[in-house]
Amino acid sequence: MMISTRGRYVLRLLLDIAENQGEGYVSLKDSAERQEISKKYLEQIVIIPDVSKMLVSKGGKNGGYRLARSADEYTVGEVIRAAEGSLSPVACLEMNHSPCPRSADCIALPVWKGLDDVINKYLDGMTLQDVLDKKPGYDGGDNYVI
Amino acid sequence: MMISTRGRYVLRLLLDIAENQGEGYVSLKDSAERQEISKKYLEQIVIIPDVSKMLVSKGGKNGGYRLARSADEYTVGEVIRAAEGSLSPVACLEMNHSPCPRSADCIALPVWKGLDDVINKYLDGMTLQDVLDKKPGYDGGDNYVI
DNA sequence: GAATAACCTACTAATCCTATCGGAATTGTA
DNA sequence: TACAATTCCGATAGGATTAGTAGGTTATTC
Repeated sequence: MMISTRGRYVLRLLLDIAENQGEGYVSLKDSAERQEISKKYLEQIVIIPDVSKMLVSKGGKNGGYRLARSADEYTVGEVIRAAEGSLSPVACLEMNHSPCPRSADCIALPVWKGLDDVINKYLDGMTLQDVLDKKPGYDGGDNYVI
Repeated sequence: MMISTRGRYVLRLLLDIAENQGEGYVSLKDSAERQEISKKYLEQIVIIPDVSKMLVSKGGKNGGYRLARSADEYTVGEVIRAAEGSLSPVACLEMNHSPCPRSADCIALPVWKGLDDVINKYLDGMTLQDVLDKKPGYDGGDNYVI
């Protein structure tokens, strides 16, 4: 499993904020209740640096979060990457991974590179707005019909 | 990261066996040396039930493993699934996972289903023989050229 | 019968996941 | 000014998983 609760929750959170922000802010308390996610855990996810950059926060009464940009300016891929750090399906493709000495003649490596490519193309090919609009195509095109 | 060393090693092992079996058997000792993987760890991977079904073993001198079928009869997807148990990118799509009560109105679910579909289509669209032949297309088509 | 190899059981250090807990700082309202 | 709601921050923790290591037993073959 590549995408943990951090990635799943952050996507649901941002979609929830997008749906509910209107002209104001959405509190984690409200989002947590609607999405049935621990508010305390969401607090922890939201302060991940790359995640917090995608949001504008405001403390105090009527405070909360809203999207820094509009929903069609975030791809699903960038949202999940922000929370997870990496979407690589294998360790040897991760940024921080020490370069594998066998990579030059590793016969399996192109398989992983291709997989990585397919995953990123899929997730970066859809925006938050597409998901909110339930645009077809974001599940491969066959299963979901508007 | 979705595919751990179990999945990565088992793919390399089966490719190594396919390349070296000829008319005989390939010992784990030889594979482990060629692939620079701990033999003891490979022993443990090879006894995973679904993995061992893909191989024929023979003890004693000149013993080892060979593929139960020919290399073009195994998709990469089925090999990795055998070692990993599941290729689901998220927990809520896994077989053994208790059904999520929110699945009916989870706005994110189609995203995961589509991702799962894309991943499985890619990995099941290529056989061990394709990888040995370095057929193009198994990395998305753009990066690898024969 | 000696060597080779698969087979089996147990253990472990490190890391990650999925939170929980308690409080401090900030902001708007009565 | 007091209060309530909210973000912000740091610590802790049980459980699972990962990636092996270690040591021994059994079966087969030359």
